[in-house]
Amino acid sequence: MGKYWLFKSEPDVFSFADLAASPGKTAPWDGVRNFQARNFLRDEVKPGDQVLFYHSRIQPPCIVGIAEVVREAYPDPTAWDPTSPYSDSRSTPEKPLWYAVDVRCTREFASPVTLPMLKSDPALEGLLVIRKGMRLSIQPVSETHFRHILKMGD
DNA sequence: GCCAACGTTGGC
DNA sequence: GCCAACGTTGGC
Repeated sequence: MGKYWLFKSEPDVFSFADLAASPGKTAPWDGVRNFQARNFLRDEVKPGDQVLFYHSRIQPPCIVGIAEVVREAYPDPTAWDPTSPYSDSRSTPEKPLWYAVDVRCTREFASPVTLPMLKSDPALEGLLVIRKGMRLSIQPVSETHFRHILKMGD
């Protein structure tokens, strides 16, 4: 049974359009440098899982489309790339600390589902992203919430 | 650009 | 192993 997630990205860094323009509409989800998010990526995010693509640090923050996980977790090579902004010398190919997955863009929403929309919808009570101070960049989403947000976007 | 909230680091 | 200081996230 596939799971559902919300992945956050600052569109200035990597946007949904960037994913759509990638070869095969597929790109690595790398640069995750938070342990809780890492644990989700490494242990629970699996191929076939559905992902809400969330744009943060824009006005308004919003979910812009859907992606699908197409490759399970593998050691994040940006960690040992000294030219990468995500470089972290504690992680090595022999003892990886950070992980990435690959995701493929599947569908852009007809209209983005904004954070105010998410917050004002009683059906989305408990959705993590609307919680004050919630900074986690990889968040589990219930199937009910996922289906509801899908309807809002189409 | 500000700053509250949070996660991580490192001195003790 | 506590916790103050620091760095980062992300809504506003």
